[in-house]
Amino acid sequence: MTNPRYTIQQAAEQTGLSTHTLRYYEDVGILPGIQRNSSGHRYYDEQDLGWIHWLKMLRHSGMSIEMIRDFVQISQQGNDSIEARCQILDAHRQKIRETIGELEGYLRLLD
Amino acid sequence: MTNPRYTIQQAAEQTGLSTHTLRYYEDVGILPGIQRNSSGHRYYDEQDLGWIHWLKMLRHSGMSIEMIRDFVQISQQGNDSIEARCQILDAHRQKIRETIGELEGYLRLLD
DNA sequence: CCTTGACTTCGAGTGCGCTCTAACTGTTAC
DNA sequence: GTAACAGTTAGAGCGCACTCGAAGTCAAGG
Repeated sequence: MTNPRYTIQQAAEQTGLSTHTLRYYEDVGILPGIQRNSSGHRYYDEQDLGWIHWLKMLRHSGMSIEMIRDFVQISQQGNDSIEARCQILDAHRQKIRETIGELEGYLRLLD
Repeated sequence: MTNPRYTIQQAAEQTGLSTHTLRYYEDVGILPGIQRNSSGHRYYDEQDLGWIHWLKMLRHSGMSIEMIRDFVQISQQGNDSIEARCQILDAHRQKIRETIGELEGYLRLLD
């Protein structure tokens, strides 16, 4: 069974974030469940990297750290929270659509 | 000839910016040429309000204060600068288009 | 043993774009 | 004259999202 582990350095390379940012994301609660080895060093598995890519996407699309933190906290409350999670994502989708609409309006103005 | 003048308070109401922000925009050089009356108070004419609306649009669409300042400085260098101005606006349009593209990609991912 | 290097924490610093405060001035109404 | 009020400046403060630095720990290599 293939179960690769990555150091923070490697995780940084894989995801394009800095090690600083990876630790920061963990500190502020949007990157939970990162394991440690016997000497306290973090290691990241494929699932973690997957979530980090989602994180990048959410941040890049304008979701604030705070909103992501809410989402993460809700997600940790088991399957009952699926509806609430969907609501957050729906709201975010809606926000993105609005932003696209505004930007398209500005584009027309700029012509 | 109708040539209305507005106080900073009125300009703030007309444009939806705060008086603080209007002064700040002037300080950082993206809102030049605001006139003063005999006691040093600013007054804004229709042209100023027009530019403020453009400013709002440019900021809202992601142009940085610094880029707007460059644009303003170039604009003050007479008609020779029209090409340079167009270049900046074109670049900004292009950036908006890219942003829209990215956001649309994220929307698809979120489905 | 000692150096090297990657990691750790904690707290401070940075950059952007405002936003607010303090101290002051000038005009108007009473 | 004086109080109220709208304006002025310079500079400090804020919120966000990082970003960096100092000081320390730990494992491996020479």
